[in-house]
Amino acid sequence: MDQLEIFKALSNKTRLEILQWLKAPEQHFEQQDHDDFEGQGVCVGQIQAKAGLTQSTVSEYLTILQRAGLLQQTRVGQWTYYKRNEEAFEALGKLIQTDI
Amino acid sequence: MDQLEIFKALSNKTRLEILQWLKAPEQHFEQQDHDDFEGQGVCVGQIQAKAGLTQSTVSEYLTILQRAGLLQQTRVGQWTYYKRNEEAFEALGKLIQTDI
DNA sequence: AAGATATATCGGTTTTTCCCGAAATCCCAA
DNA sequence: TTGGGATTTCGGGAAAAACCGATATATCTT
Repeated sequence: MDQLEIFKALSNKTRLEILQWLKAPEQHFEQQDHDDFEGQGVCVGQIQAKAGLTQSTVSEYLTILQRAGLLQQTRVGQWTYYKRNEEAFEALGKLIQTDI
Repeated sequence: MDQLEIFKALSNKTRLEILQWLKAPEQHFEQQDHDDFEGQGVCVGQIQAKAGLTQSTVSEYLTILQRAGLLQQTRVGQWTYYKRNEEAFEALGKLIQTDI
């Protein structure tokens, strides 16, 4: 758990918004045929459309959040799904109240 | 409580170290005549010496941490003392486990 | 095998952050 | 009231982050 990497990942407005959206995908995204919000999460394209940035930028942001351990990635066919890693947020909350 | 501002303040190695040092000033700094670690905290000069960066840089970093609400500032004579605002860390920990 | 769709990666430009030295401010003591 | 010590503020160069468009890769369909 690299604190600095985590805080850097959280130091961006769009990335914070993405984390918010992924807290309740059914409220923020339209479910499509291939989607399974609960099981897999949301695919890059849907997040990109909502973020209003280019595909390459959003893809990069999701990688940053994933490398920090805050998101989990699943590849299914041509889609890559991302969902929150709730354990990481739990751990981070505790870390702040004890270690930092 | 501006989340983004807080995370930006935490996105720097030296600033994270400063927060660590201020958790236990008596372990990290030498108490001097004018010092009152418990009451007021540690003055800029001592933090600067330990950080190994220039005075102006450290002063700026302390301001960033203070504006984010993570440090409290007290001016006494010619010295400015900084200490942690523990309530802010409590609140941030909770925020991460609920809001983010 | 070829085209379409979804995503990742690669260069590059703009903006922000890092960090410095110099100058300004603020306070104390002689 | 002048000088010295502590700190802040200011201007700027170097490094990192924010984006972008173009290209590459991977998968599905036909």
